[in-house]
Amino acid sequence: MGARRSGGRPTISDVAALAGVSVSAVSKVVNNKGSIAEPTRRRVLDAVGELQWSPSAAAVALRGARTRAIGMVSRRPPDLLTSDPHFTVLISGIERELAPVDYGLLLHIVGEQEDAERRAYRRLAEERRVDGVILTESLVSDTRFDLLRGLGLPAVLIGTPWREDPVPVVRAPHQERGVTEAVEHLAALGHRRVAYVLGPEDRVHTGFRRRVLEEAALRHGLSPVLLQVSDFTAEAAAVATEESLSLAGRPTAILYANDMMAIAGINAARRRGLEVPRDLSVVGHDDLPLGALVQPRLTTVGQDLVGLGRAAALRLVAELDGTAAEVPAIAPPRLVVRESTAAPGA
Amino acid sequence: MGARRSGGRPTISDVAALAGVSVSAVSKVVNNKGSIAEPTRRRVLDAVGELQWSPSAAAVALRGARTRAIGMVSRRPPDLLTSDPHFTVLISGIERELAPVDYGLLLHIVGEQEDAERRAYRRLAEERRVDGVILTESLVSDTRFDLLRGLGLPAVLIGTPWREDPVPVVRAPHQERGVTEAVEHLAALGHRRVAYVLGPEDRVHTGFRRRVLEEAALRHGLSPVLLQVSDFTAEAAAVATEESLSLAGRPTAILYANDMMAIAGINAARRRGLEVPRDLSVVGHDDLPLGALVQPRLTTVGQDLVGLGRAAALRLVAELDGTAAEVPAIAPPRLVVRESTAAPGA
DNA sequence: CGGTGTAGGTATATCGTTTTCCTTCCGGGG
DNA sequence: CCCCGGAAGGAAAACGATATACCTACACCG
Repeated sequence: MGARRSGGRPTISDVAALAGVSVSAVSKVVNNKGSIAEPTRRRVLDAVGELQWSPSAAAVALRGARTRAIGMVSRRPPDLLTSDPHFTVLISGIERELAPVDYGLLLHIVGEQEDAERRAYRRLAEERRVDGVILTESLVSDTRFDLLRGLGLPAVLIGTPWREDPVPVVRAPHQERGVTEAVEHLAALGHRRVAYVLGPEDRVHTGFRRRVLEEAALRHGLSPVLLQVSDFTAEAAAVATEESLSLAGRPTAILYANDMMAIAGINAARRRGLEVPRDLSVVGHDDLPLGALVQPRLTTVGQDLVGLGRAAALRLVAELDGTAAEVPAIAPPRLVVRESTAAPGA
Repeated sequence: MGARRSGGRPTISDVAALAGVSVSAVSKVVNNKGSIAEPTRRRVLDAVGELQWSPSAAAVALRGARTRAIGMVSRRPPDLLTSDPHFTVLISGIERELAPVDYGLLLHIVGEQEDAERRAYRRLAEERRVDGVILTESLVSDTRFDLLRGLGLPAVLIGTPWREDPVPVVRAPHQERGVTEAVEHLAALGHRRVAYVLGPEDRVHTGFRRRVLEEAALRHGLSPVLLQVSDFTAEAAAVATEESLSLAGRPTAILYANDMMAIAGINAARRRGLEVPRDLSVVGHDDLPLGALVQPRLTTVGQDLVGLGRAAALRLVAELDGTAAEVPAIAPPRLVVRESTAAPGA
């Protein structure tokens, strides 16, 4: 008691005064550096407890040490965030690991212009707001890796990079398995003409899935796969569906790049008088909780998004703290069969 | 050129040196304080541009000034985040306003224990990580207001506070309109027994909606409303639905506290062999994009979540920057009639 | 017995800004 | 001619924590 200024929060000097030692002693105790005798240590720790002191993030950051925050910059238009929960699920996984180790997550949603994104990263780095970033939505010819290297900002990518791993990457094992299983499933049901509504072409995973799909289709003797490219919106998915269905020799099954698109597709089919799965089989992607609730319950390629988020967070924190990462296993993508697929013309 | 240390990012002294003035002059120029002659001002600004200098967030924060970040703490279990997009939509609205004024959003998702939440707010404030916070999920006997006042952390609440406005509040005008319209709609269709699957009782809005609902029911001569209380999960909604439907004199319509619950309810009804809307009318709440995609398309009480998020962000930023807030109008809740409601026994 | 560790601390420079005085300089009123 | 006041800008003290350099005992060793 005593010397402490009444006003704001306690500082390290208040702690030192209360414990009857110097501020350096306090610093050493709380950071486990130098050597401090046990009784002194105790007194300091008691004082810390009594004053409820915690170091000022600003001061620590200024001193050049860690900020204990990691950043994420998203370039989607804000309203797309709301319709595709993919991103949210990822964040949920990330937070699950960040919270216990007292890291914060600083979110920046910028418009679609690339330079806004670059500015965001630059500020994050230069103003030392975060210690590192997590990257998602890997793009073909993604320029973020170079930018971040230039800024000296550690990063982890969730997904597949467009070229040799420029930063640590977390991704599920057996990437191809989910889509492959979906094709097998459809082939086994007796489908021959299958369409795929892909996401935007600049996504690395779009190309990846296309290849996997083509190979699997070939292997199972499916007739040439129809490909439609669109953005991630429900509207685009509906349009692509309409187009597929009005083709001569229309497909009896369609795979979609995510669950929301699949649901939009089911609706589009319905508007044309087609019943799912009777007249058309539909397969989604991601296995969001939602898929189990709609009618018909959605057959979909499950992805361990939470696991990916967790792994990315752990990986990054380990790198920042210089500890070894023990990353939990990420489940490989698997087909979840529900009710939106059936034998054609059944 | 010249005096600048080659290493890291430029500091204010580098700028000063380049412009041939003192650091204080630079500070004054960039913050529009003191008085600096026009030619000097120019030189400084040029130097800033040339060096691409921006002030270190850490140093500014340490100095006691702003951090240019606002915080949000959510106490939901991380996986609930993923199933109910409500929160995400709000965030999207918030970011829409934050991004243009270069504020960041620091997210903390803590477990369900109350003390974890308190710790999170405390750290946010004491470590000066954020300048203010946005509160959602207003609870009965919410202790956060006192906590935040104690911490001196500015806050804005989205929703209705449990007692006299303790902090600035943003909420939609004509709060009661949506639910009232829903009841009117059902009454007009000829429904007499209507159930409501409420959210948790500790939510302020649960009580509010209950009152509005009872009044409206009374006004339209509906028979006593059946109330079921549950948490926000799809499972809980399914269970509540089952219970309602197995009552003697089962309801012909059910209102739900949110869209995901409504969809789960539709499914539960279906499992009992009831068709929506033929055998049961269902009304959701929030009008998430999803509702327009499911089958049957969901009749729901629309809420301007994005508007609420935007308004909250603007309000808080205005308060922090000491400027006047020109908050855009928030749309009142309105009933959106789609296909999940119909006359009973039709 | 002098030298040399070493445990246990303390004093202090430093990080990059902002802000509060100061110091000049210059014009004008008395 | 003297003094006053405002404009323009500089010097230096914070802000809070950390790391380094630096003391002081005391023990141990040859």
